[in-house]
Amino acid sequence: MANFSPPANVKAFEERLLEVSENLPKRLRQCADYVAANKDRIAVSTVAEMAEGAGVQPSAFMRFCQILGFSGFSEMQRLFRETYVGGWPDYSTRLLHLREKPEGSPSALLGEFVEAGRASIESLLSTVDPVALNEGANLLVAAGMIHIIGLGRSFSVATYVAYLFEKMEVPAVLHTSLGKLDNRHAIREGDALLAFTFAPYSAPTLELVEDVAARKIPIVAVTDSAIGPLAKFRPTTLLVSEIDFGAFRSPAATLCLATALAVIVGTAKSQRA
Amino acid sequence: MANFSPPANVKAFEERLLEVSENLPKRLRQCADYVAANKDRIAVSTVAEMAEGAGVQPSAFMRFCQILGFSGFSEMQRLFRETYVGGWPDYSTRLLHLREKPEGSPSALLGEFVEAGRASIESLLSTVDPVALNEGANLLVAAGMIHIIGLGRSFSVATYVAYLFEKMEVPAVLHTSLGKLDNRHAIREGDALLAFTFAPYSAPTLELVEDVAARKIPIVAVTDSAIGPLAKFRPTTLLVSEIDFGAFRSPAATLCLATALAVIVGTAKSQRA
DNA sequence: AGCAAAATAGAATATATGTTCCAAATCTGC
DNA sequence: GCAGATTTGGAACATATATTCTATTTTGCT
Repeated sequence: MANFSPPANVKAFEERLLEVSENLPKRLRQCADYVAANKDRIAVSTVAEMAEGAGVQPSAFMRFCQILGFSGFSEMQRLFRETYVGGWPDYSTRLLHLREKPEGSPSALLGEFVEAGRASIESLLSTVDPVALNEGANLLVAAGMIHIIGLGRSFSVATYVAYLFEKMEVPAVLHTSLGKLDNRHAIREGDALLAFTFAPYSAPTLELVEDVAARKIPIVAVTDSAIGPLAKFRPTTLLVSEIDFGAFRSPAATLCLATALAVIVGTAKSQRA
Repeated sequence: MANFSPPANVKAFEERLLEVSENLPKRLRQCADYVAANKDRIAVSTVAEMAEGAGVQPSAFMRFCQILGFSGFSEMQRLFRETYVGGWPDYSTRLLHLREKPEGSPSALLGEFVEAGRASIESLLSTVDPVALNEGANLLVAAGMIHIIGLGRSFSVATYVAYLFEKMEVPAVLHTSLGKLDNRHAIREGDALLAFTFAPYSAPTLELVEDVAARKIPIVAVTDSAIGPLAKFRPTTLLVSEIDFGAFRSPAATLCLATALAVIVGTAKSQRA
């Protein structure tokens, strides 16, 4: 009856839909029309809802799915749910895969990190709120001096941002707690703080943020959770979710975001001058 | 126990999440964290999937929904299903979209960096020689102490590798030339040097490599050219080509490679012990 | 118009999924 | 270190949802 291989992606799905919809009986054509106009609903609706939308019985919609090559509605829905959540479909299973054979060849391991990095970076586009990015950039552009903090895992990102600002001649200092000195009094009115912190959030960073927040100095936070310990200070928040690989994650996405932010600020500053 | 009016929109949901997440027991906090980082999944996942993602039992996730003010998961899911119909994070089209937007808008710029980062990372698989990766890893595993150097643009990567080695309890030191001190005599027989350097190659790094090479200490180099200034010392070379965007590049790919290398070495060392 | 084939509606059934409950484990204040 | 309160895991239960089946209607053909 139906073609036996179900479409593997949305593109194939659309082709099949087009190909099939030429000569279809009345009710099934209604299904095709409704689906074509409401592809985005497939992921979040039940058969009953789709059928009602198309003005047919659930059973008719069912047959429609089968004609498209799926075993049923569930299989069709799975396709859309997976593409909806984007680049990282069941990453946890792959992770398990590695745990089972920790002696994977080095290049296989590299491959895993490549995959994790790629997915993390792509997810930036959905986790970073464009409005917040804009706002954060403006705060930093307006600042007399940008103070950068990031310790532990975030230290490398902080150093890179400091490097970029220096190259672009943007006044910025990197706060390290080298020698347990925190130069919190170097942060003055008119400055801004750019903080990087991820779980487990390092205490000195949190303390500095708290201190600075109390003085009403603007804070831009790059972090991994909207409800993390920074949240109560209501900073401008840029969210990153790094995909971990085993216990490890490379801060590739964070770095990517940080670079973009630095360049945005740098070019804006130079245009103001 | 729970607030009785369920959040009516995503904004209210986020506020409630924040408000509630202050003092939450362990499992419920896991739920909060996972939800905060994966709001988009709520619409298309089952409780079981969400619970697994958060690393808790379905029943725990259930209670979490109720604490948020919903009658259960279904009611919470309904909120997201209704609001997310239409929005579709199809990354490739979204990227195109960003490109079309007026140039220089912050999120367009982020889009560019995302694209550059993704491409750089993917290219790793072809630029990094698996044999060299293996060899490099072996050299570092065999070393008594790993000395890490990377200055300027490479400093952030060097710090991250140092961080990872420390976490994995692998003996390693980061050479910073802080205060113009180069601790070259700390590098002794049986040790190895891991050097990161990219054009323009910083002088102190080259000097250190030269000194170390003369003493026949093994060197693993992560760099951008097989014929760069390091080539004459015949180190084990791992090649990275970062795609630049304008005058800027994020070292996302280098970081990815460095992380993979560190993890390979770390796991191999722990298995030997 | 009359017959065979295809299509459909609706009920019946199977399955997946959400939800609740309670005993066991853990935490907290004394 | 104990008693009470809180939190948790897992199984039992309820419900929603997908899927199939069959009698009935519609369609297409001669």
